[in-house]
Amino acid sequence: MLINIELLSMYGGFTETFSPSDIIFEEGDIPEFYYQLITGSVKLSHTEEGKELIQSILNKGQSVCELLCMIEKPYPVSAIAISSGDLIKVPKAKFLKLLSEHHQPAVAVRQFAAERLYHKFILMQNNASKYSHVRIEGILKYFKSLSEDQSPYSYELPLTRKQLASITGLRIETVIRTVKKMEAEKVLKIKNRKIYF
DNA sequence: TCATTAATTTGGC
DNA sequence: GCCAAATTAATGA
Repeated sequence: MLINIELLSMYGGFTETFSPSDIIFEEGDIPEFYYQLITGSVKLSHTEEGKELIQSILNKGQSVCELLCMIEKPYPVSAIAISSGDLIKVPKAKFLKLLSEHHQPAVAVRQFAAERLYHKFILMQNNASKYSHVRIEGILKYFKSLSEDQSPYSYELPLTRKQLASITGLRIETVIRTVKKMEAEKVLKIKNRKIYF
């Protein structure tokens, strides 16, 4: 847990449950709450002309767009549940008060944000590569960095090939063919269509 | 459960 | 790399 649940409750936090494809917030909404996942996972995505661009996936214990609580800007992405689970919501003002009154959570939030930003930089560099396998491996590393288990082949990529294609800017067919090559090179494994890295 | 839709995969150009 | 067609999986009534 990024921040202790009891502490969040003391600052007006309350829990809500969600089911797959439930919308937590939508692109353009004004942030009013700090969200922290208790269980389940959520994707942050932007949709343009029917094409989905997934920016990030958040798992249990992590916060969702916490930085947007600190500036006056609408959400640049939507948050949509990809599993069932529950989360805790804290009104924005109370959340900021919590951070100013408690040192440890403030540090944790900063570290979490820094970590995410770091991986985002690397992701963008890989994605600029002209080699399809570099782009795909970059995504794999990025998504795996968002999860807990870091041992090889243990991470099941929660993306369809179509989503992988839209994130990397590659064609679906290219993704399929490149992923197969990468399997032959033992970079990843495929078990009934799922990618393990 | 069945019907419909979406995703995946292959092959031709 | 692009497009079309066949196969398979996911979704919802």
